[in-house]
Amino acid sequence: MTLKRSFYVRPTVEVARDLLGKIVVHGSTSGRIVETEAYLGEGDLAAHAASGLTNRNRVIFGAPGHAYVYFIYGMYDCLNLVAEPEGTAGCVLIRALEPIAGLETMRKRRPAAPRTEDLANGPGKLTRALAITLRHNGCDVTRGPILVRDGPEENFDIGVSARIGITKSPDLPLRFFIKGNPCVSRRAQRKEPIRTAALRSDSA
DNA sequence: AGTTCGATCGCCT
DNA sequence: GGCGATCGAACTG
Repeated sequence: MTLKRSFYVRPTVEVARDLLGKIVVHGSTSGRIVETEAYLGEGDLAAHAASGLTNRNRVIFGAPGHAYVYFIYGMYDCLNLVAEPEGTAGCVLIRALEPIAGLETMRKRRPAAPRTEDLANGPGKLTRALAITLRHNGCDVTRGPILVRDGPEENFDIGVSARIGITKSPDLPLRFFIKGNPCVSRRAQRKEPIRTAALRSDSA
């Protein structure tokens, strides 16, 4: 049920894609992963690991199957899962969850989100909904207190796009999401492939 | 509906 | 000292 460490000992992109549909659990709250981004090592200028080991990013270089949590904009925590063998940098940013359990608890933690699909549809929102903070940096997600479990068997279409909100390596296709899922992050909706509406507005 | 902007702080140069 | 792998409210049109 809980994903084994071997799941994470693979190329970051593979892990990012395969995490879709899996379930993140913390305490009584849990949610299904519907959007991820891969962040690589050296050569990926957008990655925190881009310029080598620092005190902040050391978990990314460590053992796979651990949580890399960072604090951003003075306000938000973001959850990543470390991939690749120990010694090689690579992690997967969890960008959005579909709430499964503990919805009332999540609502209390996120009073600004009356709709269920808005409780965890962004990297800063999902950590708040699940009460994940910098304190969890380095914790083993095969052991807890944060766990990642297999989801139910299911089929879904996977979409791919550029990553959101970065300035440095902006065009790499390293974002993965469950197509059509209403909990895919809001900022990301604008990055979806061009729709027919854009063409029709021309002739109006 | 799309864009701008303020909040707020750990980490790196 | 300044900058973010963001969010939500307040704008504009």
